[in-house]
Amino acid sequence: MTDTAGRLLTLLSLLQTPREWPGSELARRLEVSPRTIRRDVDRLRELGYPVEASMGAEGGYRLVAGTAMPPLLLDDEEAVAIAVGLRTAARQTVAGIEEASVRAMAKLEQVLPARLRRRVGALGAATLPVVLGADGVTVDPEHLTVLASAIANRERLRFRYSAADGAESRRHVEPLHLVPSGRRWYLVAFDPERDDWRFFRVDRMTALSPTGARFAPRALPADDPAAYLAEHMLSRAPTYTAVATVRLPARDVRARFPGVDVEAVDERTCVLRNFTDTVEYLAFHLLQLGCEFEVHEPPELVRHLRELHDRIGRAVGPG
Amino acid sequence: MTDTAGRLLTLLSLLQTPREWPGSELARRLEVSPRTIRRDVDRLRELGYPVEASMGAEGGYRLVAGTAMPPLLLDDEEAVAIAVGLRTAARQTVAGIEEASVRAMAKLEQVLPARLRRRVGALGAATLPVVLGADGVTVDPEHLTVLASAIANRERLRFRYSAADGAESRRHVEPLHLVPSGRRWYLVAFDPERDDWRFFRVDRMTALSPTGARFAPRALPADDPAAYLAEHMLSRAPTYTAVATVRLPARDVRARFPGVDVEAVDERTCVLRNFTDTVEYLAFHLLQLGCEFEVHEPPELVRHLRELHDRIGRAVGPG
DNA sequence: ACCAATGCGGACAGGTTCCGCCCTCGATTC
DNA sequence: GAATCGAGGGCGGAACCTGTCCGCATTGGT
Repeated sequence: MTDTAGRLLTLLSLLQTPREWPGSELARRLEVSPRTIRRDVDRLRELGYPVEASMGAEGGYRLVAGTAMPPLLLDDEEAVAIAVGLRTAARQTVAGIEEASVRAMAKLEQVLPARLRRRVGALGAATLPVVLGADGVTVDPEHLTVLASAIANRERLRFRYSAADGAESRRHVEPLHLVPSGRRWYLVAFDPERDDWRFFRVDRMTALSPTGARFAPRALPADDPAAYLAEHMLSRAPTYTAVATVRLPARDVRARFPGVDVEAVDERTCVLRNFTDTVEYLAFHLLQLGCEFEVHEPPELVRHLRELHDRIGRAVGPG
Repeated sequence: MTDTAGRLLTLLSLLQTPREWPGSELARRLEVSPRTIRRDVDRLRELGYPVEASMGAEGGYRLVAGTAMPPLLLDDEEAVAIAVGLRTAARQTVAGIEEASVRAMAKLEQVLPARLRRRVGALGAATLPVVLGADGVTVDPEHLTVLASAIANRERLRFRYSAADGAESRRHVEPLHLVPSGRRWYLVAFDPERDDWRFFRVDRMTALSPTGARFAPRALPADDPAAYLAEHMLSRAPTYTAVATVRLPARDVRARFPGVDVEAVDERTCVLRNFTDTVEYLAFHLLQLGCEFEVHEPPELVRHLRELHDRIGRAVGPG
């Protein structure tokens, strides 16, 4: 049995290579008869993984897209590449798939062999984080996976927390949800010592340690954790909407910034409305266009650009 | 058999969730007796996937890191998250794992169900590419996967190419290698019409289509494709080394830019040597530090910063 | 037009394996 | 101490797997 099942997995991994495999070669590799290979292929098809076969000489088998994801069989390097990719993606927080990213990271971390984990750590450290926030704080992807595990496993969690006012405290809570908000992450947890629900900014948590003790999850006094968070946050990060005139055809701007509100003024000019939580990010986008522009809103952005202007002036000296 | 193998896969997918599963629940879910679950767990262990069990009440099974990667069983959202992560990572070209990233992308794309592919496409488009090159060209991740497949499958490839001098041509080549070089990608291929090896910049290729026709791979007249490319490139993209003095402790700079050569001058100042292929990238890094700095080299960077200075000045008007 | 290489699938026989049901033992938590 | 959970041995009957036949369809090259 371990024989057959193992062989099926090996077969899947071979067929996932983007090439065609003749049955004879598969038989040689797996050390069974070609007839068994045909049967194995049938089995895979029965399991819902569509194996396509091309007839004739030069024919062979290969796995194609079906209706469900087959198990991914990765070699070491591919696994590292995926882990690094998820980390960088988690740092930038691609809208709409934050939770899924973290789940995938947690899943991968759980089974990633130690030697690969070291490589991921090294590569992740060597990668420049694109920090565009005023505070320059980024969430540690490692923390996210620890939190996701604790939540899924219903384990109590200890950590140290530095509140916004600088007060340090030790906490021992029952974590329930991880909520992304802009480029930040919040943990929604019940704090038994204070007998109430609390929110914690993940980047302010340190010395995380799941205690291993289980708890029965309590019901949140709201349906949607994100809505509950929004409702109870005393101070939310301010957001800005930039309004700027850009000397570039609207079409070009749309192509480079999908998702940004662009309104054409004439053939070569358009008005751009962008929305984010840091002026640094907005300034970066405008500069990145590489064309003349004019900022109307908000005053914070104008101030930030002036500061950049002056700083560059001091950096390169008088022209 | 499909029964047993399928059950093993389901079991693996359950155990990959970051939580513990009591055997009784697994038995209920998989509709077999607890004894069979124990045997299945043994089988997984025999296959090299370390399943850990905690004894006693509240006990259960869970998959832990072993020496080899187990097959990853992803739900739809996780698969999308990984695909998006790989795309963004491929665009930024994390040093050392470029090929592995592309391989993983090709593997995933090959089996990604159509409905998920659409979601990946939509999300990928909505994600702002961090374009920091002078030309603003980024490689289309889709192209990379097509090329990787064609290479692995030894399929001939048709495409249109815009050479550096602007000349358009149609090509029909035998692709052999994909070589990353800085943030660019090159295809090393044999061109039968010209009876010689050629290099193509991937971002200049359009209308890619694998023809399906096979070819017997020829031997490259060199051991290392990357070395061969470097040797034969007539015009390589120029690279720059920035030398700048930064008003920030060396320790802080190192923490934020691992991999960059930083030399402390005094407690609050350091000299930074950074190396890239575009001045835009260098300028961005320096500005991102958010502190006073002074640029010594190269003149191109100084020129670029002056231009930024003037452009910002025109954008926000006189202070 | 023919041949070679490939995939497809039925039948059969022998050996293997799997599954559920018993049982006991050890560890852990309440 | 009781309850819960994992570990593992043994048994019998049923199911399954594998290899070896076989003939057939499809494709590409000579």
